[in-house]
Amino acid sequence: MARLPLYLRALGVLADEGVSTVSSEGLAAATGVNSAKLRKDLSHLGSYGTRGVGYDVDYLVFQVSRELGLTQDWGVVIVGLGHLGHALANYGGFASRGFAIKALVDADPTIVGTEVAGLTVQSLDRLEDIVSDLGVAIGVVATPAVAAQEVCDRLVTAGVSSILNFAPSVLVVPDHVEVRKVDMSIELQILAYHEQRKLGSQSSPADHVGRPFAHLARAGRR
Amino acid sequence: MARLPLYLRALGVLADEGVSTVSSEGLAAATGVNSAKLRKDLSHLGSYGTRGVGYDVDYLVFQVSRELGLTQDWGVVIVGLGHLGHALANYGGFASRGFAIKALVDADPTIVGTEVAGLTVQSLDRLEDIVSDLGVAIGVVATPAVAAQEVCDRLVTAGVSSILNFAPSVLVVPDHVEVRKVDMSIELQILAYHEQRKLGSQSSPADHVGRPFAHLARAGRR
DNA sequence: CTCACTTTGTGCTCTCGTTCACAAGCGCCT
DNA sequence: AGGCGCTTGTGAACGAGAGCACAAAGTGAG
Repeated sequence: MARLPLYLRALGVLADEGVSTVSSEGLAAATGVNSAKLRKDLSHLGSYGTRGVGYDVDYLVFQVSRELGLTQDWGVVIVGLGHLGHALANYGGFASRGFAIKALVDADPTIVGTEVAGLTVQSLDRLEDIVSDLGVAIGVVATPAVAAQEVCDRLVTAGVSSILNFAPSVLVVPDHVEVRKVDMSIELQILAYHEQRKLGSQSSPADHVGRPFAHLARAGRR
Repeated sequence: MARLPLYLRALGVLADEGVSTVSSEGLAAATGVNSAKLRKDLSHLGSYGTRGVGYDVDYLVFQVSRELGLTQDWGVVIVGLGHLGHALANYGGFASRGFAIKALVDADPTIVGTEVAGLTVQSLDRLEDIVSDLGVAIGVVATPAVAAQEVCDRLVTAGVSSILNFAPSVLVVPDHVEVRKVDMSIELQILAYHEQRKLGSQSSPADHVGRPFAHLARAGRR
């Protein structure tokens, strides 16, 4: 389930606070999830709760981590070291969850050779060697959209079986490869949509002339 | 619908290629969506297709943009200019979609006053003034987790009604405020989950001793 | 030991979104 | 002008997920 990482994060906070036991109600409140849904999620990993008491925090952290596959380390390679790649390389949330950034790769010769977050950026030419030599299972694509598919193909060919895509493009991959995408622009547009719906009841607010589509108002068929 | 931005992006690419007409099948292929689902999505905005022909690309771009509220500009403020905030401020995908980054804000005095992506970073103290003076509707939270809720509260109080949260924490907001979250660590964990399921059929691969939960293997109740 | 209280685990219902399949509509070719 | 092939729009079946509500199970006090 996609909610397990959320639970794990909340459990980590509770553990840091020294809480040893938590009820489904309490954990649900901390994660913004319905308590019945949470219990059902947890019951899918086994019966790890105690009726009348709740869940042991440390034990549940272990079980959820095991289910998610975080009890082993996963090698990660980041391709593309623009601003976003930099941010990802420096993000501490990866290492603390069992993800080891093994290599950084970029196509730009002026970036190759520089040091980022303690690693030397390597050339895109060596991508295949890096993946196979370091046993990397997960590839992070933080390139411009035009390069994303090619980088993705090469990662897959080299043996990577999971890809996290930050480029605004749809990646096509073989069935055995998992892709997840993060697109900040899409999230913002969804917010704009809801924002507009809120304003929708009011009179249409100052329709900007000069916006790119003004000329298409009704005819516009080529 | 949350898929409209995806369609819009694909339509933009088609328009750039000079394609004037596209079928639901074609657009579905470009976005990785079922064609019936796509047609149903588009039919919710009205009958903008022509049977036997397809959809006029430019006209559909306009209609989708209007539905999403992208025919007007939205003011955005980014709070927190660590690596991620930098990346967001420099990301071109925002401005091209009608999102105008109006201000950058940080709490760190050593960052305040520096220039990022053509804007001068301002002090967190001035957050309320900035939001009301510049008419900002959308706030982006790119702070550490501990600061996220407080920043969020202040944004809401100042009048922001949509929040995009990059911090790894659950934000609680009043009902009229929309929150969307982006958590890269969670995405990676989901990949790890699937990765493990693939390996699951094989014999358990070298269970690392020394991982933080090894001691909890079975007893571990406090 | 028993009883009252708490909290888990789960059967059932209901709602929402997805998908199939096809009728209606449009353009092109003859 | 008429028919043929293509594509949209949508009714209907299907399936997955969410939430309610309750039985089962454990704790602790008397």
